[in-house]
Amino acid sequence: MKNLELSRIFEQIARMLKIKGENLFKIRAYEKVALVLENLPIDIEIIYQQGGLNNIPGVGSAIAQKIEEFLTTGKLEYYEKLKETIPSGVIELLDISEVGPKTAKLLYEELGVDNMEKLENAIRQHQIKDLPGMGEKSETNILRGIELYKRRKERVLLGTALPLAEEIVESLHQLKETDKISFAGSLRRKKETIGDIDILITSQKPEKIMKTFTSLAQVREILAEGPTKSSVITEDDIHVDVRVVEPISFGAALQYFTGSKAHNIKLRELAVKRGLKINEYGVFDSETGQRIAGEKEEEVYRILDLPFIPPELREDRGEIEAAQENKLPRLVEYPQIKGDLHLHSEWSDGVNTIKQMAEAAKKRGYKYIAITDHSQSLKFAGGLTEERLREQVEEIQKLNQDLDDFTVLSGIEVDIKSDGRLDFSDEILSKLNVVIAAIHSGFKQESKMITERIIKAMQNRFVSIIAHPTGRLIGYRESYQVDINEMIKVAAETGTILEINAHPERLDLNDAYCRMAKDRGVQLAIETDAHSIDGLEFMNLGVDVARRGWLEEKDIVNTLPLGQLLKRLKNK
DNA sequence: GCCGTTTTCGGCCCGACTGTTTTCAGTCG
Repeated sequence: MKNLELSRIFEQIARMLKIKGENLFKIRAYEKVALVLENLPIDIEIIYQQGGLNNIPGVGSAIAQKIEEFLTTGKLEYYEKLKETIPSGVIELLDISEVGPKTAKLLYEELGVDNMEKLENAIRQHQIKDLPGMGEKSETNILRGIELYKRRKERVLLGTALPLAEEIVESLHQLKETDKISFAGSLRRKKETIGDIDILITSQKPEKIMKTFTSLAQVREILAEGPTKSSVITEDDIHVDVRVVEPISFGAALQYFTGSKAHNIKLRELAVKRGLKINEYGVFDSETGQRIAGEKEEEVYRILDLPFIPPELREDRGEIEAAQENKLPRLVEYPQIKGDLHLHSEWSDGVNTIKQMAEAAKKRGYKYIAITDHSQSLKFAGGLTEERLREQVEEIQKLNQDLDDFTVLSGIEVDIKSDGRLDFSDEILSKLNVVIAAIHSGFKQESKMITERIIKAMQNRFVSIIAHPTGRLIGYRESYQVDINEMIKVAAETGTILEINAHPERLDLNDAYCRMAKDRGVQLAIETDAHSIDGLEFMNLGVDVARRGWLEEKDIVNTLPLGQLLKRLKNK
């Protein structure tokens, strides 16, 4: 799938055009198409083959031609030419806060600065302050920007940021000076990785709020502290902003700071057509300037005749159009989850007993779990032999007799070996309630081979679920080269369920692929792959991914009551 | 470069802050 690759190229083109001082709207056109492609739930090559490039919003004749050129030749002449005129180091300068396109251009043309190191040297030698429009302050600010850039880690995992944000919100919520409080931004949209944490508050005494915030135990460094906005860096290098807003503007501010940018732009375009103006303070009549809404977030949408759009959908992936037609999905919710179907125990590489896992799951309100330990080939993970697996099935049967209103299902996470064979015979697989197949080796195989392995597994009538279907580890390991379109197609044909692995580093399938799967009638299972009772708690992250993927209760098999679930697993 | 129940040409989302300026350009979210 070339969607992301093309998105990056158009993003780079936009950045280069900025430095060249090109027409701002032309730049915006490239930025927009980069965003659209990043979020496109369909393979661009398929759209191209069907002649539908021009139906993609933001794609006109010029960009359609460029997409075609790239897809057919693997190259884009326009992009290559641009790269010759601007060194890549100059483009990277834009990643420094305080340095925008104008400054980057100035630095490059006047001082020959074409990378971060040269910029640092130029500042140390005080060459910057004499440039037009620059001064002493500019030097210290850019230097600080460079330091922040160096320290800035990759984006933070949702699973890391979410608990931290909840802690901070809880601490501030306890103050009697706090009225309303909520986090916003990509965290509220539950993106799989987060840039920084944004928190919004209403209060009569902002000073007290800010004082408490900047003195929290988690804070390592204060970047700014004012009455309406404070910024800190936490001990684990996460950037947190707190803003205090007027109660009358809280809803508008929440809407505004939750984004995404693309969603907000589209919303404001709608507003303009109705003679309205939306900003972070409220919704106003463009003519009279009169305030029409802003206290509640729902109002902002209602004014535009839209139902409330859940934050997880606000990516301009068609949610506004769906809202206009009253066709928003009823997103799956955590309480609808009735069990976890991918769990490990001490029988393989888990740390808890089956009984402990069952009790912890019951406490969470589940009705069932499946124990799916590793199979024999995975020696390093204590994979079960056929004999051990039979013993485990017996133990689970006994355990079930002692459990009240709760059922443990027997299962296996059977390894798909490098040659595509499964690690157990059909004979033993047929004895289990839940067979999950997964790849744990041969990650680097070429696309055709690894895709065929997975397809072969899906064609086995005893395999119900494919675990972590793309194998990626966010920030550590790319997906294996599986042909996602082919995988989803065969999943639909064979009735195989695809997993949303809820582990914070996996979140696999991701949101976009979930939606592709749903659109082609494939069902999913949200599973934690927990190796201990603590691991069960990641279920909510999996639900977040499902929601971002537009999934509803009916799309998720582990929302089914036990009887129906067992039927579904058998009916392949 | 895209787009159209005001338009195939002339628009294109909004506001705050900062630092360098004598009225505003650049950057950011």
